[in-house]
Amino acid sequence: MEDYQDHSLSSRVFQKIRDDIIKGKYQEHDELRENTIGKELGVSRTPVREALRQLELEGLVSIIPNKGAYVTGISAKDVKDIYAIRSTLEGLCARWATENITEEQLDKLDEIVLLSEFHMKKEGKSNAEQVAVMDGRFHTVLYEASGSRILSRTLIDFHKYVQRARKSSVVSEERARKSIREHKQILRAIRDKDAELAEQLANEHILHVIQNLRRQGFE
Amino acid sequence: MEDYQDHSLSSRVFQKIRDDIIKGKYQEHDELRENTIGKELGVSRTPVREALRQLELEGLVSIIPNKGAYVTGISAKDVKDIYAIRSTLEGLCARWATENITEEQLDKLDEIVLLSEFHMKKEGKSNAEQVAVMDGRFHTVLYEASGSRILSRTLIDFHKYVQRARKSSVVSEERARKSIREHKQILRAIRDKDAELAEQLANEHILHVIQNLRRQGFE
DNA sequence: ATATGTATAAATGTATACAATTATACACGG
DNA sequence: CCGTGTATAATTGTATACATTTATACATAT
Repeated sequence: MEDYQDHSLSSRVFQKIRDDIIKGKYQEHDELRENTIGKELGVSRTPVREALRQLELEGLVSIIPNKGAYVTGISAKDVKDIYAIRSTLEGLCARWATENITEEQLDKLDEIVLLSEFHMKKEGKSNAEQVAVMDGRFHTVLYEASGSRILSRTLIDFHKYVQRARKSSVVSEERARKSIREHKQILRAIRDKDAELAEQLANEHILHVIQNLRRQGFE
Repeated sequence: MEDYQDHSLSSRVFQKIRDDIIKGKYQEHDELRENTIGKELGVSRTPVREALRQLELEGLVSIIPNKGAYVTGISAKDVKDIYAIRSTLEGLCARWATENITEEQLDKLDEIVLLSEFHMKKEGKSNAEQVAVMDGRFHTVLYEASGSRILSRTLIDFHKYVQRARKSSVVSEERARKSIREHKQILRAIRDKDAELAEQLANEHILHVIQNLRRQGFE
């Protein structure tokens, strides 16, 4: 089963199905049969069942008792809603991060910004992918730095959820460049211990992402 | 197994364990053994396992592979964080609800407010309980009315999460009275299609709850 | 031709059996 | 007395078997 080598069989199956949904192998309303998937991955039904049950609580799969497990659709509205929610919570997160961030975390953020700019310059085809990865990491570190496992978990969940739809959304080079600049501004505000500004910038950052989505007719 | 008569064995076990955690039968760091619980409820390990896995994603249980399932603690800080998050999201919810609410939902809210006041007057011992239930219902209807399954799910999750801690927090009669008044104000703003006001009132409503928690030395 | 009913197949739900991992008890050597 | 090592028990992880529910196919009746 490729390189899903961590943890138990169940969690490997979980990740595998998850990826297959995100990558589009399984699409909305597809039925996920325990036996079929089990045979495909060379495991019994048990770990597959557990994986499906967990995917349900993640919102990726919807289980109808005694019938089956189906891939849940994620609508454009869902994505829009998530960004609207994030546009308030990212600010809260930045504010808290300002109060709780450690030196190591600040360094890590510096490093991520640096790498982002590096990948940006390369202009390659996969650079967009790399920049997106860096964007994800930047926010993840910020989530951790908030010192709130509740807020962190919430925002990470949203991120995972949106990831599925994001494959269809192309980020323009201009937007990517601005995004990195915004990250730098947020980071600066946090360094300066200006919680108010950090909050405002982080919220605006997400609003800009929304505008970018709109620009591509995403709603 | 009492009255958990819906759905499958798994979901009944899920709800049962969930209640037992909320009611305090299982406490923080308690180990939940599959065999023990299974025998207690007269079912095999399989449904118990599934229940535990789902409880993990709900955040009530933490599973360490090959070791066991443990009741997750919910700290005072967690509760504080949730209210801080809610104090931004409830506003967003009220705003959206203003735009999407149906007549039936408005009626339902009227009814809930009415019942709240009824229970309030009774002054009984269980009235506090009833008022709390009504509070929960009021917010739940508002969540639905937002027309966003994402926001709704998020807020409901928070509510469930906090529920555990709330059993320890006593709501003063004065606060309960004010809370109902605030509900009425929010409802009025929504009826008047004043989204801005509804948002502000809903956010303040949660801030008042936080103040009330502080007053009882909750942090 | 459509609808209904029944038999069969296939899927999920649950229980049990076995494997792998971890905890516990106790002996032994320092 | 303390630490280490090993045997045993207990617990979780996975596979399989059985039960129940749902889907499919086909025959029959209207």
